[in-house]
Amino acid sequence: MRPVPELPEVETIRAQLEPRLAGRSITEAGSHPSAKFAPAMDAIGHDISSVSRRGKYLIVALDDGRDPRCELVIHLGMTGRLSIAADVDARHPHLRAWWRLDGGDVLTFHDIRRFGRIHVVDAGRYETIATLHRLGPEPLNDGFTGDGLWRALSASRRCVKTQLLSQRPVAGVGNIYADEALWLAQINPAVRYVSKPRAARLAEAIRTALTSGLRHGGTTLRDYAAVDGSSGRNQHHLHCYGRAGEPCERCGTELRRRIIDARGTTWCPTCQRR
DNA sequence: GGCTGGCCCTGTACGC
DNA sequence: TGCGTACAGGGCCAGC
Repeated sequence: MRPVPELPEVETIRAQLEPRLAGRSITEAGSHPSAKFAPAMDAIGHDISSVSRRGKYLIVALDDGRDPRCELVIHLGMTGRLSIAADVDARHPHLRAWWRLDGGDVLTFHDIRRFGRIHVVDAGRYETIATLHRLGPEPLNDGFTGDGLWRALSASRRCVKTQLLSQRPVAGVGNIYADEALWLAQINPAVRYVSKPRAARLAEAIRTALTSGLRHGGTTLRDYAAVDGSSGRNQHHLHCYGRAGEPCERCGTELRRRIIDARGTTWCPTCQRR
C-alpha cells in the first residue's frame, strides 16, 4: 500500500511552501534528463510571486517583469516529495529537479518512481497539460455542487469511480479519497449511473473525506511527507481505503477489494450494494 | 470526442 | 540467502 498525494496532501504542501517561497528568486536550477522534469530549468531567473493549487497540481506563479507571466506547474505523481534544504545532493538517486533560491537554500523535488511531472507555461495556458486543462471544479469551493456533479457524471457511462479519478467531474480526488467518499455516500464504485439525490450525497461525501484529510495533515501510508518532513495522520481516520478484509464500521460486513479499471478498490458489499 | 488498454517506473512483498 | 515475479497506481497516449 502506498499513498498518493491527493488534494489534502498537495494543499498541506502548498501551505508550507507559500510563506517560504513567495517573494524569492530562482537563481539556478537542475533537473533529471527526462523530458518530464527538464522544464524545471525554464524557471531560472524568475521571481516567485505565489504558490497556489488546482486539484493535485501545485502552481508556482513566476514573474520576470515580462508579459505574459508564467507558471511553474508541478504534479507530484505518486511518490513526489518537495522539500527545502540548505543545499542539494546532486548524487541522490531519486532527485528529479532542484531550484536554488536567492539566499542560498534549495527547493528539491525527489520522486522515486518518476510519475511526477514539471511544466513551465504562460500563466493560465494549460492546453499542453491535458488533465489540468480539463480539470473539474475545486471540491471545497462553492462552485462544486451536487447538481454540477450529477451533470458531469451523467455525461459518461463509465464507472463512477473511474470518472472521479479522471479529474473531470471534480478536481483532486485520487484513489484513497474516491474510496472514502463512495463509502460515505453508500454508492457502489462500479455503478454507471448516479441519480441526482445520490450525486448530492456524493458531493457532500467528497467534501467530508477531503476535509478530514486536510484537518489531519494528509494521509501517510509510506512515502508521503510534507515539506517539513512531517507525516500526515489521516490514515488513522480512514473508513474504507486499505481496509479490505476488515468489518465495515457501518454494518459489520467484511469490506471487499477488487480492481476497477486497473485501480484497487475497496467497498462494502452490503451498504454499497449496486 | 469518448473509451480502452498499455505503458511508464521502482520499491516492496512473496514464492521458490 | 538470493533470485524472479507480481503488484501498487496517476496520467499520458495510441488505437479503436
